[in-house]
Amino acid sequence: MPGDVNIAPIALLFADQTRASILQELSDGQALSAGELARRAHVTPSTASTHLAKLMDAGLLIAEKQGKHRYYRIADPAIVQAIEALAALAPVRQVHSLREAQIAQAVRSARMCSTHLAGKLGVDLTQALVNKGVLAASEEGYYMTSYGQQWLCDFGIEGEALKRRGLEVVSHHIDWSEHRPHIAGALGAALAQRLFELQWITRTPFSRAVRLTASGQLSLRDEFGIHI
DNA sequence: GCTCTGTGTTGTGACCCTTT
DNA sequence: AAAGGGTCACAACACAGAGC
Repeated sequence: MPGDVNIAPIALLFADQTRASILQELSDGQALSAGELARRAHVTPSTASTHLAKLMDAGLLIAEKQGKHRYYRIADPAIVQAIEALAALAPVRQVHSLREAQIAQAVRSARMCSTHLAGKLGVDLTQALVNKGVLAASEEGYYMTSYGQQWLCDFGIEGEALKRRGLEVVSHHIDWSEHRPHIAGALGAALAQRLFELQWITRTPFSRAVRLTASGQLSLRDEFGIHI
C-alpha cells in the first residue's frame, strides 16, 4: 500500500538461519568479531562476512574497527526487541547434544537482552520488584513508586535519569521464554549493571546466558525471594 | 623496513530449491 | 526441464600487528 511501510526486505534478513544466529548472538549487547560470529553460527568466515555485509547494509548492525579486527554489534535496541518478539512466536530449536541442552537451559534461566536481564531471572526480578512495592503495575505497564526510588538508592542505583522516572512508564518486554514481562530500558540496564557490580551474576563465555554466582543465589533469595 | 602471521573481504563456481 | 535466486566453500587478496 502506498505510504505504508514495507516489512518484507527487513523480514527477509531475519529469515535466514545464519543471519538469525548472528543477530541472536549479538542480542546481549556484546560486540563480536566476524571470526567469532562465524564460529558461533557454524559457518565459515567468508560466509559470515557475506551475511554481516547484508546486515550492515540494512542498518541492523554497526561495526567498530580495532586493529585488524572489526567488532560488530546491534545498531539499535529496537532490533533486539524485534528478535525477542520473533523468538516468542518461534518453535523451540531441537537440541542434538547434552552440551546444547545445557546452553539452552542456561539461556532460558538467565540471559542478557541488550543491556538488561531476561529469562526466568529477568521475569522473577520484575515480579519481585512489584511484590516489594518498588514498581506498580498498571494497564500501560509499570510505574516506579516513591518507595521504589528510595529503594533503588538504598540498593546502590542512583542517577538523575532514574530519579525522574517516578511518573513515567517503566519500559518492559514480553519475555519469549517465559511469556511474561521483564523490565527493560534504563531501569533494566541499571539493575543488571548493579547485579554485575555486586558479583551476583557473571557473563558466560561463548553465550548470552548469564550465570548466578553462589553469593548471587543466596542474595537473590534473601533480597527478592527468587529461587533459580 | 621487511617478513610472517592472523583476520577479514571479494570473486567465483557448485549446489539446492523454487518458480515458470 | 530451464531459469533464477540464495547459500556456501574455496582460493586469492588486502590489511594490520608483531617480531626482527
